[in-house]
Amino acid sequence: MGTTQLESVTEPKYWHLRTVLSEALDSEFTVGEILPNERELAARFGVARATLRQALEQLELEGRLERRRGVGTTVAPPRTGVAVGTEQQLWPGTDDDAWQPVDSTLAAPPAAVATALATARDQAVHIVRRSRVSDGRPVAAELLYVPVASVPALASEPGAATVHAPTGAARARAVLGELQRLELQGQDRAVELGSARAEDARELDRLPGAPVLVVTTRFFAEGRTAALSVATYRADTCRLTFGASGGVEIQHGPERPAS
Amino acid sequence: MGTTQLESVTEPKYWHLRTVLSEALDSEFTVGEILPNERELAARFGVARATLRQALEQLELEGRLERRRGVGTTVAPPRTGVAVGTEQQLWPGTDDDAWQPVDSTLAAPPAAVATALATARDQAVHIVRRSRVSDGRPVAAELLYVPVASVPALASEPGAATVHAPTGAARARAVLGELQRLELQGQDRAVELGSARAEDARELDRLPGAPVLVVTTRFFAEGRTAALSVATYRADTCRLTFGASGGVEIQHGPERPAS
DNA sequence: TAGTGGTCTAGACCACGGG
DNA sequence: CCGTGGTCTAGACCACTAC
Repeated sequence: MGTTQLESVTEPKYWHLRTVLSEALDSEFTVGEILPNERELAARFGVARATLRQALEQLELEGRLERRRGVGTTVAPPRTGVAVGTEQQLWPGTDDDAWQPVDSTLAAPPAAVATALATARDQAVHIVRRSRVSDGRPVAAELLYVPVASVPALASEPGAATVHAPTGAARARAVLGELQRLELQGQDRAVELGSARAEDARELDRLPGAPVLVVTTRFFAEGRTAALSVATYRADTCRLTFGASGGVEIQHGPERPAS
Repeated sequence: MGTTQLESVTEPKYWHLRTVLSEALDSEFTVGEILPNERELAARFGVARATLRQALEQLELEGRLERRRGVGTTVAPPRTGVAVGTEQQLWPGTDDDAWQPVDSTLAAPPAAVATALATARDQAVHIVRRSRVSDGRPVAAELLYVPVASVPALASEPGAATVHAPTGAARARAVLGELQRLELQGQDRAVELGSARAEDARELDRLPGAPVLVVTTRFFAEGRTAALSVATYRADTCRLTFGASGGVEIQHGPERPAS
């Protein structure tokens, strides 16, 4: 039978281009190789640059290409498998959980976070920033919101902690350390698509608005939400893996070429 | 200190537009309301339509807007929480797992799938199609690959099964039923960003290339990968939830407005 | 400074949905 | 049929990187 169906519908040019380029990438290019520049590619295919760019955008979204202003377009390596859901429920910061503490502040969280934590609107919480690196590249930025009630031992005044911890990273570690005193009763995770805010984009070495996978994790203890993590992963380079296996298989999972 | 930093860098017009529109959506519009058309909006903001569209694309990606050709642009409801990772490891098709069997064929799988299943290149496998509906809207399309070795009781000839099961859905159910005879030893999950193939796009009521969340699940039994599921979720409308809680909270999780 | 990708424009035409 | 969003064009200029 075959799903060939004879193209009764008009296929957009950029979509056809995407397919052609995708096949070319598979057969005629190697990882890291740089493509001809956009103006030349557009000319070669006889389309406007905007149209060519639409096709390139698709391929970048799919993790096939990497584009850098001032440099060029290169063939991207297969996506990195990034472990997210160690089935074993653990507090963030336990052992070496691939995250690197950056700093920590005490401030009022966004409204949506306050709601999730069931704290008062203007109640300040610890905001711990962490970053995650894989293969030498930054892959994720995290904001961890910890209500002061979850880490009562910490001095409320930032000054007190700062004395012993001049760098923000140490303060972040202090919050994470205190958190582990609580007994973790459970956690909850959600994944959705988002676009990188300016700050995250900078940290992830992308432009603002770049597609990201947002992983929201709620940590429960003492019968309430004791902490909330919002982690932002580069969607173009990451494949989030859950479960036991570290997850290195299936090169182009989503591509699944026509049967 | 405040991260205000005085805009030393030039902010793209479309990004600023996105922010302005986003705030307008929060304060001046209600879910389901239709926005002015693109030409008028562009004129109102004094930009070209292409620029305005760039902003709208961002907002659509974030699940704030829904655009339909021939109809208009409407304010989207908050994303639907879609449960994915019932911690309890179960075969697909168990009970009512929110998926609806569509049909089933016996054919050679894509190369990447054959690799993951460790079957020979041209070895045919059962390909079960299922779809998932939430709130009356299609949210996901799945292809489930089942090597014949995993369901030996099924006749290899499609004809035999067809006699008792004229509709494809029944054949799909037959494969799922046979699968449950195996003892499930474990499973493995990965989530990544992809773009909808033409076929998936049609089923999800989107255009080809629309952003989707691709969930790849491997089912292990008898010491090997006994089945492989590739599920394609609409990225604009879905929030994938893992863990015990069904997951209805945090309205605009990823948005987290500037602190 | 030269070359790259990123942004933006002003227009045209097309495909689709609903009266 | 009309109005909508989707596609496409041919240009211009900007921001960044590397030499």
